[in-house]
Amino acid sequence: MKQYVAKILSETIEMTEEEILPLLETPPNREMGDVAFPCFSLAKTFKKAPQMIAEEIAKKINDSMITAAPTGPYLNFYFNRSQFAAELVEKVLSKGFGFGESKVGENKTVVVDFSSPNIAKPFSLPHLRSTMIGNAIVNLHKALGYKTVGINHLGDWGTQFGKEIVAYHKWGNDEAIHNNPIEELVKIYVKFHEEAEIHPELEDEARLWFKKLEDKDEEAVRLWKWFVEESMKEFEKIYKLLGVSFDHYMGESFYNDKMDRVIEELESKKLLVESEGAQIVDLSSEDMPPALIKKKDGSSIYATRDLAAALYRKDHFGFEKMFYVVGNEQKLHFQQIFAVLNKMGYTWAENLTHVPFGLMLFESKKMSTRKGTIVLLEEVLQKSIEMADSIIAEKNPNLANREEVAKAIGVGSVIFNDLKHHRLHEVNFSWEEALNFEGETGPYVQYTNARTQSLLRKSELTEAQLDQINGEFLQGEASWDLILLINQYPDILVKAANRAEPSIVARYLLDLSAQFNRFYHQERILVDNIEEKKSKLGLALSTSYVLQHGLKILGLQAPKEI
RNA sequence: GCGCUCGUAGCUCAGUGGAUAGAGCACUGGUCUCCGGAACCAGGUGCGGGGGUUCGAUUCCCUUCGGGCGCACCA
Repeated sequence: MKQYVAKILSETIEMTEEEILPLLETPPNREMGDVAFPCFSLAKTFKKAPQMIAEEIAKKINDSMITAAPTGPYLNFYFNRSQFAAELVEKVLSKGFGFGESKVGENKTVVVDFSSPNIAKPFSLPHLRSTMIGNAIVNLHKALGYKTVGINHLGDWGTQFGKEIVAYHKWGNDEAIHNNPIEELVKIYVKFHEEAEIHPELEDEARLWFKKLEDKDEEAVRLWKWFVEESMKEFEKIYKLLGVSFDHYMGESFYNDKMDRVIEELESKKLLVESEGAQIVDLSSEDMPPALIKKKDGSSIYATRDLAAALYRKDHFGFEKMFYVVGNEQKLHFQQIFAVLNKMGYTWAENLTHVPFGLMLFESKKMSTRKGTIVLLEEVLQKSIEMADSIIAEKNPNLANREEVAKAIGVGSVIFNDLKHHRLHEVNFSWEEALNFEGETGPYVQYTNARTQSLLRKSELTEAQLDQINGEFLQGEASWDLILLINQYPDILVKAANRAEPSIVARYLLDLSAQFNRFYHQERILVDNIEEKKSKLGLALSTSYVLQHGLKILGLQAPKEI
């Protein structure tokens, strides 16, 4: 719409389309038109009051699609609703699920590093954030034509395994661990931290065991493998439930044999210096604390692995951009990594983006594995699914594939509840909110979509029969607002991808659902007049395409009946 | 102490240079012979405080107060 106005304007005033486009706005309400051109900035160059300018331009415009009306300092444009509505609905129906997608990313690869849970730790609620934000970023880029590579950078290496091994030797019980791996491993891990407060020498013992692990000590490697195996079984269950998959599982241990190369390179580039017995890269020129590369006992640290990972991925995937979906508390760490790569001479370091997100709190408090104050994601999902099931039992007891739908709704509710928040904000998890399926929720969007599908079923018309859309029937305020929203969808996807911000899509879907429901209540859709019915149904189906596409981007399912 | 981040309605949050700042929850009332009530409609003294830039600031800059996070051998 703005593009159209910019084109018309460029023909009447001495500005190019490119200059006009960013100035155009959407008026605060419908009476003021569909697109507005503020004349303040022209006042200076023309040495005239903006009101005058608006009036003068208005007189010069003559177009069939739009009419221009000066309103004070603004020049407001009104579109021919009938024509615009019919064109849009026809376009959406012909493109189907392709509406909103584009090819701007063609032949470009984007790597997304996300989820990355820690082995031997529970898949807790906070991991949902990285997992679903990352998944959405992958989907957004796919929709824009990019080739995407999703990588799960598992936390399967590091001193924590030294701690786990020590804890296992001291308090581990094989049988208990086999029966309930994660829970037992966490239990002894927590105990380790309690004991270490009184006996700090335990920390040294843990570091020693990690060193042994890096040196391929048989016992250490055996235990580590076992921990990884048991953890992965648990994680897979969760990913299956969430419907999330990865192109690669390449955890930290994957880079064990790729770190020497990094260290050698740092040495040859004279970036590595010794400090307090450790090897570091000085970053004082960047106003940052130094990056620790090698600990004084010679074992590696995560910065080294992240450097090796970045180099490996650049070599193997030749990415255009890479996103790290990792909590905001690691911001400094990524700035350091990027700075080191930059010092190494890799100019592509500027294409690496840390996508930080806020903490997830439970009842306003931080969750901690060590303190045992975590909420398991699986528990939350199960409760939500049960809730969905009991609501279906009440409202639609004869639903055919009830179990499947309850899962789609229950899981969707939890995912949506997370993704609707701006990612940098802290999210305060509360049972009351998570188990509420009304208002600004995933189920509300899913319900709205099911409603559009229900209309289609009741109409006994097939999609192919929805031709000859007549815009005359789509001119009511509710219809027009709905059309304007649908029209925005392609821009929404671009904006969300550019900002790596899934909440933009989530918010949009809520707006779209609310607007559809207004339309649904204000106008009767399944009317006797066949032409009117087809036109309105076409609008409903267009809405449905966008809702389903958007939900899929966020990682939610869109059942046709719920 | 230094750095980053967040302060918007009772609560949870959108909006981020422009025309009267919006949703949801909760609360109250209403819609309901009609396409699914997980719905719709109606009800509001709110941009932490103070400066500045601008024709115009919730939005940008400075400062102050308050919450959160980070600041090398954890990830």
